[in-house]
Amino acid sequence: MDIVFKAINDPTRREILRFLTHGPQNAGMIAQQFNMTKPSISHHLDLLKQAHLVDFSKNGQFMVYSLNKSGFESIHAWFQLFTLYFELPKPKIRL
Amino acid sequence: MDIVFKAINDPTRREILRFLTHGPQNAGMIAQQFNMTKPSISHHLDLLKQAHLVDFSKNGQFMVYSLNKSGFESIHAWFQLFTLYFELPKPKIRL
DNA sequence: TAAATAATTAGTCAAATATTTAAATATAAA
DNA sequence: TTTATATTTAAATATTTGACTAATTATTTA
Repeated sequence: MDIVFKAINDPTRREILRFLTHGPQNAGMIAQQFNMTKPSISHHLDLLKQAHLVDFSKNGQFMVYSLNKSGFESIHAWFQLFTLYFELPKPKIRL
Repeated sequence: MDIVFKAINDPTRREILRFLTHGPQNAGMIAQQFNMTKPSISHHLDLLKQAHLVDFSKNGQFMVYSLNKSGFESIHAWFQLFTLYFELPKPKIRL
């Protein structure tokens, strides 16, 4: 669980996630979007993988990354508690 | 925006938020829930404040903390992008 | 007003994190 | 099979973070 929050804490990783909403991309294309070395991006992708926020498959020499629903579902599950809190009807005062 | 993700990255801060779903509490009561010094908790509360995840008001010598909807709304706004992505109908293959 | 209570601010330090360069691995193309 | 390309792993470094103790501020009570 902790790993998901850690993963989305970094602005570069959030940008990677946003970029992947345009569809699956290989590591090189992702790295190209950022002013950062490939090893750095590789490390960020690894963390996103650990958090199950991205998935990957190998296509020849290319690693293709895509969004993975399951990481997002764990964020949603956590968030639910607060959604309920704020949606809870406030106690009415009897006039 | 970054500050919200930073705030929810720490497990102690997430526990504080969860504790506050039981209703507003003063700083001492919050600190009491954790195996940690008051200054540490005070620091965590400060960060949650900055992220607009909690609100506070002074009641005599007590600081009363409560959940603040607006911080949660910014998380929700970010999350929305991915909700849309996963809900998007997948392109159908014509038979 | 003096002492006690509630909480924060300041300063310090160890642990965790993000980035870089260099080396290694795997696949593809010549 | 040699060379080039795509990507990851490893090692080193700088920065950020979280926790503590000590000192400070604000409020209440004796």
